[in-house]
Amino acid sequence: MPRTVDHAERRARIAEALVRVAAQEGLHAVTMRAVAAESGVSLRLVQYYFDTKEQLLLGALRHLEQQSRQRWAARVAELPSPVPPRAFVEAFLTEALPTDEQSRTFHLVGTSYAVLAMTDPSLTAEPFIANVDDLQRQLADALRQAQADGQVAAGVDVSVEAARLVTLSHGLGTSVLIGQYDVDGAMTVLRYHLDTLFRR
Amino acid sequence: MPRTVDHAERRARIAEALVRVAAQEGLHAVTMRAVAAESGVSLRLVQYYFDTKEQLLLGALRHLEQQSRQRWAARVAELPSPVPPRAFVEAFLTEALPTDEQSRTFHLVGTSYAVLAMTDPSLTAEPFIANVDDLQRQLADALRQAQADGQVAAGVDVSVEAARLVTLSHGLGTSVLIGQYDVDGAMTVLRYHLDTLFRR
DNA sequence: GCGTATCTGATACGGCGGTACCATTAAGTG
DNA sequence: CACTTAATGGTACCGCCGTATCAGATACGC
Repeated sequence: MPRTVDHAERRARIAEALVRVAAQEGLHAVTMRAVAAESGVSLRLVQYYFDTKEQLLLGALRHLEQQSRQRWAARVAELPSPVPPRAFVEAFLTEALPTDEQSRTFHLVGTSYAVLAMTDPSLTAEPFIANVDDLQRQLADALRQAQADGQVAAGVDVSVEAARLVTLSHGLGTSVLIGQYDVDGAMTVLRYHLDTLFRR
Repeated sequence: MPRTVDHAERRARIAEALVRVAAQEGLHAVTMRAVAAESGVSLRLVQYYFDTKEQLLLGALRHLEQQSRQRWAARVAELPSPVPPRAFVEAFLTEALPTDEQSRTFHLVGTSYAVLAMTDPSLTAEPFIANVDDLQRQLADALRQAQADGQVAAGVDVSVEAARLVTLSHGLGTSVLIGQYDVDGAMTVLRYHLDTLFRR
């Protein structure tokens, strides 16, 4: 059996090509031929590694999620060992904004998939929700910690606050993508929000 | 010239059919034939009233915006004559959530267009931004009024607060669309946010 | 070495989507 | 009543897309 290249790596290559196409020309422009051309392989190869287009889309989505999670994990790993709650929250907020090209791609393609999932039943929204819920839990934990440290007022509802943080950062991310705000403008709003949360 | 039906009304009919298709099957499923079938006219007619597909999409978008603005204006008109600022803000927030079918359609199709505008240069994001900016200004005005009435603390930055309101409600709207929250859950977050804003 | 299973290439097929073309009807004008 | 112009119907054309098919190559077990 001529396993010249690693199967998984090839799939990853193709998935990334799809993401690149989707980021530049939109998810509607993602065609098997376009992905093949972008990844430098033949149409047949794309067919071989992902049997159908639906599989291709799902595979690329999973790849994107995994990459995004890895990036977030790396970001968290950079924080000091007893993680300072406010720094953690700030890291999340800046990470949630499309600052660099990769982040912009994550947001744009992720949003495209989310919109697709609103009408297409073959694309379950469940993974999105699970991902967001996980982040929200992490934020709530950090806020609880901050509350114990006295940096956040005792009365606040940490889970609702976490929901506000996630929703706000996500909304600002889309606004930046649309061009309503630049990154600085969005950061201003986020810092303002943080100031109302901490040290009250 | 057999002007049997009103030109503008026919265009509106077709535009609404497009919105219906987009809301049910996604913007990618919008095809001239599908719109023709949904509006009960022939393909040729769609071609006649909107020369090209791009024109059709643009026309439907304009129609959607106008309808949305009308709905908001009607909602505002229902308020007592010296508009109570908090009621105004609350009206905005509940209106921003996809509570009924029409509102859901507005959100879903609007978001689809916004995502499309991220990659397609023929669809300028400018109208979106202008619309949002306008709402944001209205909210800022209401907040300023509330500040004068003493319902809102003097120190707060009304324009940033307005930005937070818009972003938060929009983000919650999409979350409801995705299925992460139901309308009640989203309303809980909004009320929480309102309570931190007013009567501080 | 040879067969067999894995992998890759080229190409064909059916369908659908946007657009174009041609004809026909209906209303207004002289 | 002719005649022009707006409005409408039917349908054909061409391209692209997803998928299927057929053939060839490459490496490994025996």
